Amino acid sequence: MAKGRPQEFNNQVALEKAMDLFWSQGYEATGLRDLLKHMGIARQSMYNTFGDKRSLFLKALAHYEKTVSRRFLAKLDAPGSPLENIREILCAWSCTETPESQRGCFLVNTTAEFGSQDAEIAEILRKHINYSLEMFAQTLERAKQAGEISTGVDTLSIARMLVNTGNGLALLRKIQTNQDVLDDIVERSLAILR
Amino acid sequence: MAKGRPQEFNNQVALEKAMDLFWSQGYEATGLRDLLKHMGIARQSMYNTFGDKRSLFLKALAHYEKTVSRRFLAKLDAPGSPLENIREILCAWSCTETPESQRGCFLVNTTAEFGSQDAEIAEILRKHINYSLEMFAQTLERAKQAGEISTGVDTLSIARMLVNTGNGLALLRKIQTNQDVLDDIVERSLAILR
DNA sequence: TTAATTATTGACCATTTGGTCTTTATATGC
DNA sequence: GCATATAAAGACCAAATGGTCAATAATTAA
Repeated sequence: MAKGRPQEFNNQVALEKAMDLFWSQGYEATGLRDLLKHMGIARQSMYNTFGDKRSLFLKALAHYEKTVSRRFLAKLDAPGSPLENIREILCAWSCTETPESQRGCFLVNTTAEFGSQDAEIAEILRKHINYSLEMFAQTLERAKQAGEISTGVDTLSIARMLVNTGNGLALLRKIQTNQDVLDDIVERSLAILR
Repeated sequence: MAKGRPQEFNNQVALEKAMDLFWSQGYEATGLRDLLKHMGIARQSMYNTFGDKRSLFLKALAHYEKTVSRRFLAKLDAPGSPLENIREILCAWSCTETPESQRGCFLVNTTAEFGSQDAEIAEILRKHINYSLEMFAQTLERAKQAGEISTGVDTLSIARMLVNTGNGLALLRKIQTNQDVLDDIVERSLAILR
């Protein structure tokens, strides 16, 4: 059994609260006091459990990558039409309906805020891009086998283009609330597969 | 003649220095002391001339939009092949050669940092997107007339796609240093016009 | 020369920043 | 009970933040 006073909060729940705020506001704009209030824990508890502000951010970003973003991309593996799965992912990225959509994608926001300045942050960003590319490329391969797209298609190349389009959508969604414009970009991007 | 002690610095030069720093670091990460040191002016001079930090940022962003970004898009109007002009713009956006490329596009970075939170900032961002769309659409129209692309092409729709691709490239360039990957995205995006 | 006006300089300010330290509370093992 | 160990709570801290103020310098109009 664990000795000492038991921890009163759940690590993952607290981390997700932190993720929410960093996602909405970015690293620099988020103060420690705001953060702790939203996490519902005391200052010392944060330092005991997560290290410091930067470590917390790193863990929040990694958590987003693993749960929110990867879990989302898993839809590509859903049974049924691979091409339709790709369309659904792109449509979700272009969706402005939810008020949530205003905050965009945490990974995209962080790319803009940090770029390659912080090595550990940049590694998470690069790994995720590579993961996204693989997922898209694999899905396109399955679309080939299913006869949905021509066998002549360069899947890696198309994957790059679609992921880049997705990143653009995650950005554009933050200031462009006209759903039609975003949908048009999705359709136009998918049109190259026909 | 102007009364009082003459100003010792040039407004535009100082503004451009401020623009440089905001462009590289973003709004929140840039402190007033850093800013003033880079601008080479005293604190009070900044407050006299530009208002406050936010006003200075607004002016720096507007200056970037007007000079850097619009001047760059003007290349679309260059004599010669409209399609080739478009390719040159996209290639420049995807260029990782200069060390400068690490800071990406000031407008894209600001979209990620502020989104629609600040009405005045958002207006600059939206206006510039619309300007870019118009420029691309017009250039595509000229490409049509020159017989470079099919007359059936929906120029506005393609313009949206290409601008979105450009935004994606400005982001990706901050963490992806492999030039081939970015070039591939450019070629793949242009391929839809063939 | 003097008054008026504007710019520069840097001291100054309250507030906020990320981070530490001390105290108290709550658990386990003996 | 008592020693030990860990967590929680909040006082505390130096440094940095954006912003103001007062003193001085440089110019023009009279």
